[in-house]
Amino acid sequence: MRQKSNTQQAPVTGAGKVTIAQVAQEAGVSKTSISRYLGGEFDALSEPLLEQIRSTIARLGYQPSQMARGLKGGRTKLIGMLVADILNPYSVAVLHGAEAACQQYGYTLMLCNTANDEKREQQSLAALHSYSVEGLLFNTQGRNIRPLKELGRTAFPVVLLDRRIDGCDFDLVGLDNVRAAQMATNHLIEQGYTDIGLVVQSLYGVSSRQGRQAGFLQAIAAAGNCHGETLEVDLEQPGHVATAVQEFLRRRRGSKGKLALLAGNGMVSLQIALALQSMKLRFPDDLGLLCFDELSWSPLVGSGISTIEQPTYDIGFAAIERLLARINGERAPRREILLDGRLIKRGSSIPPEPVARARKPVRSA
Amino acid sequence: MRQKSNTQQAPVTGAGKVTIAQVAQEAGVSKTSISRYLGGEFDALSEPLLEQIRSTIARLGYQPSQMARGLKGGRTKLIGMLVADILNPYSVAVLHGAEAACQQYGYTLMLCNTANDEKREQQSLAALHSYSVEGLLFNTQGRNIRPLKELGRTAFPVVLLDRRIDGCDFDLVGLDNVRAAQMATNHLIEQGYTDIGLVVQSLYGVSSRQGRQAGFLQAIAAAGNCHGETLEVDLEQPGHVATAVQEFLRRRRGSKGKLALLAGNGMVSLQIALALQSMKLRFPDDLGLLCFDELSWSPLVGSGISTIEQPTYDIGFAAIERLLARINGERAPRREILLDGRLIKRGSSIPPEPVARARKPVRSA
DNA sequence: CTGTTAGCGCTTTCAC
DNA sequence: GTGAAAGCGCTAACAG
Repeated sequence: MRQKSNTQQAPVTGAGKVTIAQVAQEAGVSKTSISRYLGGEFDALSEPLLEQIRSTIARLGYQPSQMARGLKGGRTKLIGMLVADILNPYSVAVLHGAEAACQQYGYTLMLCNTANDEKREQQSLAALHSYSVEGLLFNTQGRNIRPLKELGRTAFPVVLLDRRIDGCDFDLVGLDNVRAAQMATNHLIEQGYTDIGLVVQSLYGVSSRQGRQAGFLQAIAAAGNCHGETLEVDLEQPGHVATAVQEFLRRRRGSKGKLALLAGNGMVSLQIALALQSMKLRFPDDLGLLCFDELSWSPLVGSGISTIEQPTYDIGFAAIERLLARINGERAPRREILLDGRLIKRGSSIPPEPVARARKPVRSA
Repeated sequence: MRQKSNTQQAPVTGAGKVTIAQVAQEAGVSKTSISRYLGGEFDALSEPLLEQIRSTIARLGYQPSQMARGLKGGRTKLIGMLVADILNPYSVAVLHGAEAACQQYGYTLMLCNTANDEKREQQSLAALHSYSVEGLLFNTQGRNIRPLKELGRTAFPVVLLDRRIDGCDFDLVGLDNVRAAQMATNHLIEQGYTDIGLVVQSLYGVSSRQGRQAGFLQAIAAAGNCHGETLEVDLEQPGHVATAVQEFLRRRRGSKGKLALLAGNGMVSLQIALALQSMKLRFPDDLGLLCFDELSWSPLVGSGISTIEQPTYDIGFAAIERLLARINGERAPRREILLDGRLIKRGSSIPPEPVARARKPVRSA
């Protein structure tokens, strides 16, 4: 015979706060036993007790409060994620994988967008800390390392996304930027481009951009007879990309070579595409183009934009797995997981046949 | 003289768990006073005490644990957000505004991506509940209303994004879909388009899509001599959009009118653009095009795609504000905040001058 | 104004 | 195997 009106149908959303005490009482056992059950210590309970608890929990629709659980043991099952810019498609794509992993492993994500702002970064860090997140996924500007270093000292679990941070020996998950940039550059060179401009945002303190530059320059050097230069652009400054491209074109006017641009990331790609459009320049006719980051619209513009696709979902997923390893006590030295990019060839990096230039090119078998 | 090595520099990340008890002891006051200070009850404390507390907190770098605070009063300062599809740019854009608002009001977001999956939706709901979020931002499929209704009964604060849900009287923040669709349709009609296809995903249970359809049909009807039809497409099914468009074209072949497509949202837009490209159709030459949702690449494709821009940031921000009002006890009846869209005219909806049709058009002064 | 005393819901020794 | 009791860090009556 049920007492009260406790005929609740196991509400998913646990409307009426059922507590462990009530379950214990209803089941006629101690809170401790319930707690053990929740903690998965099944072989510490007798079969009948187990069954009794199971059914009572189901009947009452009991859902333990993670807050309370976390208070004692610190296992909050919470992971904090700091994103440098939530408007950046890369960040969102990684977030996608991270969130999926969290869900799979029973964790919940607390998300903060730092909007590339130091102050907000600190505040967010503090906020996440105040909820006792068990670990942190960090994708942010490389500057203002102070608070990060502190975390490092505490051996608090942190995994860096995309960008290394000097002086912090946290795990890192991201793209193998050097290889990817080499691959990209080599592709352009193979297509006959000889004068290539790498367009990137400020290199200062951002290891991933530096890696891409390194790979780019290496590939240029290895090719021997190519010219490569880095165009550092400021996306905040309207028209800066257009100016930079224009100057690049002017500078290389003397060269007999074929010109191409390599965009350092998705946001740069967009600005380049916009700039070229406003300058009435078309690719690949006027200029070759290859962009880091595959975007939904990459196939759409002109004859399609060639890209280096990052395995963003995997990066996010792997980052969470790395973090969980640390959370679960892994003490191994710092590790970097560098995933490979994939070259997607489209029209923008395939130069048009030289219109009226005598003999047919010999196919190299 | 400081005792111990308590010379910590107010660590942002509060490495060494300082508790309220320690602060109280250090400051020589009771925990209650500290608690009052934290709660902002400043006029309940004397000036000297206030100062004493302030400095001690600063010196120790104390940061209260939200978990513990929430345990007692239920004020966890946590808001849960359920997103139907984190890969949908609309969702992310709204998330952007919501996150900003949270940060501004001292709340933290717990994010769950339901990936349009009922099971994940329920699990996420349960997870968020177990952390005692104070309220929920809900953007999801309209089906599976059961658990939602339950929440409604509890008067638990929930704000719906974009889509109404039958039988739940939650506040809603979103676009004024009817007006926006009217505006869109009227624009096409003004530009001389007479045969318009509204391309949308399944209308079933999704109020926002139904609203857009309603506005569309109204505008068509009001125009008098226009034809409008709804093309329901399934984005999961590859090539379905292309087929639908093709059939529309075939069906209207007899018509003397000018044809246009109105895309129901950003994801549909992308698929339409892709489909048209693969069918070698160009806009506005072969077909006019106007799309819901302004996307980063809207200006880029062809002569630019005309769009209806949603104030996504504002929607997210307003949704949080609505939610906070409820959280803070507002009891007013259900409210809908419908924001206006903005028409951005680009090439895709401006038909080319009829090529060789006699007399120059008279400029209307 | 300030402090004392109970808890919030759960985990965790430590006995039985 | 099982449970009683003592907290986790904080807030909220209730006194003074």
